[in-house]
Amino acid sequence: MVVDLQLAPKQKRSPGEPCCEPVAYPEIERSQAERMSAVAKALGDPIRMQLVDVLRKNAGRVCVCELVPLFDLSQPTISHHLKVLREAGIVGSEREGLWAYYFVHADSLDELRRWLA
Amino acid sequence: MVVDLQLAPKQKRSPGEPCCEPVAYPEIERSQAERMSAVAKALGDPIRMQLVDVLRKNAGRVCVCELVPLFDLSQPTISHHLKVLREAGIVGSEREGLWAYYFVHADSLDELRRWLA
DNA sequence: CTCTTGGATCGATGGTCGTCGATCTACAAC
DNA sequence: GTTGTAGATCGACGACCATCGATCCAAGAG
Repeated sequence: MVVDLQLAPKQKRSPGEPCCEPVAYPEIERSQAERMSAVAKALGDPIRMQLVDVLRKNAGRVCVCELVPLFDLSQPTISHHLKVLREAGIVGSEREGLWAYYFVHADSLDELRRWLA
Repeated sequence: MVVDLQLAPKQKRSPGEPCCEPVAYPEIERSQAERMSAVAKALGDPIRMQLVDVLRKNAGRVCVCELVPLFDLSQPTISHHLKVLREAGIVGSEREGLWAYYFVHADSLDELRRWLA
């Protein structure tokens, strides 16, 4: 992912014939694409998708100890997926004694939602 | 991704104290999570995000020869990204003589959009 | 026919990802 | 103190991914 994402058209039509109408893009902002694709990437795993769904359906926060047994995966793996979601800004966590609780950051999905609408 | 995605809770609370209210999930359908995460995964790359955005903003179809010069990437790489989008069902393509045109499959994003809403 | 051009495909390469067992860190109970 | 437990982190392994140059395949043009 070390690519220079310049979006300016680089060359006009080749010598050939008109393949297309003189379509009129430049388009989306590159930084917006990067933010939204980062969120989409975090959601791009079925386990993480289900984790977010559980957290969303349980409006409050949910204890990790309730999350782990929902899947046929080891505890470190679930912890890893939660970390990915946390680093994407989709969820947040708070510790409380022995337990850790996760919750969805409500606004984290807004930009993607708007783009999809 | 060779994981058994059973969502039935596997064990009840451990001997300890109540960490959480007796929360009430099972949740989302596993097959739905797999479909939606597949779409999200395809969108989880900034190049593909921008490709879809261009195609969406240009309601009709767009020639590949217009797509390639928008990015600082080789033609095979763009072709690869378009293939990923095609296999995710997000875009379709039609050849016409020398040129190939891509367009967004309108309904492909519906399920994800609804889940996000 | 040959030449050229738009795109797809192939093969290789370096990087990233999902998974696990083992370990570590807090904290709570005894 | 010691023991037990919830969760995060580490290290390793195999699988997958983004990228490129080279090649291949059609289809027009001459």
